[in-house]
Amino acid sequence: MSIGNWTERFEGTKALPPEVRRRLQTVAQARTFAKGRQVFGPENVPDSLLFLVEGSIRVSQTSDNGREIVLYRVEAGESCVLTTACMLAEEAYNAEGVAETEVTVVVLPKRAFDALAAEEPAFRNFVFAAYSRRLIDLLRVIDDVAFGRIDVRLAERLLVLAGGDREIAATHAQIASELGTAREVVSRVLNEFQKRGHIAQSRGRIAVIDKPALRALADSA
Amino acid sequence: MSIGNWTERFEGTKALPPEVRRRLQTVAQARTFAKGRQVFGPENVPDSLLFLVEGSIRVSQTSDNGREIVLYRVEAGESCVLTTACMLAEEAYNAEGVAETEVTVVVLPKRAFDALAAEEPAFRNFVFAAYSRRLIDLLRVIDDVAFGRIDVRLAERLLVLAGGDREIAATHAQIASELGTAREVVSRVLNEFQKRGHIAQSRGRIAVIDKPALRALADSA
DNA sequence: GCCGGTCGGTGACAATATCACTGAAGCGCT
DNA sequence: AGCGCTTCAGTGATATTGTCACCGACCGGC
Repeated sequence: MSIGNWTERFEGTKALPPEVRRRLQTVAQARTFAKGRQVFGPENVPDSLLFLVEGSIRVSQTSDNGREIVLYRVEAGESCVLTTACMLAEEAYNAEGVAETEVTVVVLPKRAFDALAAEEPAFRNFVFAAYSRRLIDLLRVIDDVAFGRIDVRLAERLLVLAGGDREIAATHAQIASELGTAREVVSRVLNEFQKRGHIAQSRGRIAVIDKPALRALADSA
Repeated sequence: MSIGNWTERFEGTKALPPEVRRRLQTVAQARTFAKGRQVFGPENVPDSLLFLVEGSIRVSQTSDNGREIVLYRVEAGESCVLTTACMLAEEAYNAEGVAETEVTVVVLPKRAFDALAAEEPAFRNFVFAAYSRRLIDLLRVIDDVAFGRIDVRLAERLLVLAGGDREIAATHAQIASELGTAREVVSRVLNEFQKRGHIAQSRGRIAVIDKPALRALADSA
């Protein structure tokens, strides 16, 4: 697939002068990742800013004892600032980004990133806004984990995972790692949901039957 | 107190040309806050970047049901990017910064911030690094809250709060809001620590007796 | 001294996490 | 089809943490 004029797709680049964008197209490299592949991680820090052209990246953190929690998702048209953050701060971290679908990214080398940040206010704003959005996302995660009830969080997450569809293809264990909790907890709460008729389950898949009910539960926080 | 050449104090400004720094001194306004005053909050978003010249700011988040958790502290020489983050992202948030000591800040208006970010690579790096550090801080908070044991976290926090001293002036309720937990939990664990001889307590104050023991506990995660 | 507010202690109970184990479902193989 | 392997989900027991209700001790101002 040709990613041709990817600069069209980003708030931070589409307003740039044509000549700057042409330059970008030459310095930035496109890469693709198959579904399930790691896009970045502790052992695998890219040089600089990632632009996600196509697909979705799940960014999660793993604790020392192996439990995992999903921090946020990077969708097409967004950039992933966590990689640059980890590059700048030398501190240890253990976040990783995994391609949830087939993924196409554009990697902007640090030098080009610096130049662009210096010259183009629109680009600068884009980057700062991206940082800000992630900071806010993380605040939300903290609030949920520290103070949220697990059934409320699960209901909310089911709706997100379902999106417009009715079915979710995910194991209980995967959902548990979305929320940073244990599989057994998810199993028990899902059974509760099933008893109440909100969902139906089969191995590895969940059918959302009563979205309004889940929505009501999710909003009751 | 005169804050005179505050530009000396920050990594992002001390390397700037003298003439730029002189300009900064004229456009940036110094403000002081008494201990306990709110420096920023949901109702009180500053125009732009805050530089903390003197003192310490505790940044915390409050949940809908009134519980609180400390996200991190801004120390002298650092900047507080959360304010700019909140300014850029219109989303609702509920973080606030409270002066833990008497505090002197320099407020850099957005216009000057933009100009400086455009012209000075050193300043830009400083700002990006500040963002990165906070992102990493928040990752740590998430890890602790989601996966950490409360006794371990409390031991660690006691050591931080004690610093070089032996005594901590804080109520159980205050410590609970540091960790995002309930007062009763802190009371019980502190009593446990006392029984083991790690600390001694009196109303509103805690004496850290056996730092090595607490350190061992804190590191046993 | 008394009063009123803050601080800390406690027991009962609820919610969540952990552990150990079980059986069921799918999948490849012959 | 039948067999064995692996993954997935269900369950009870127990530990940890959070919630609720209440109480007495302490401390300040008067």
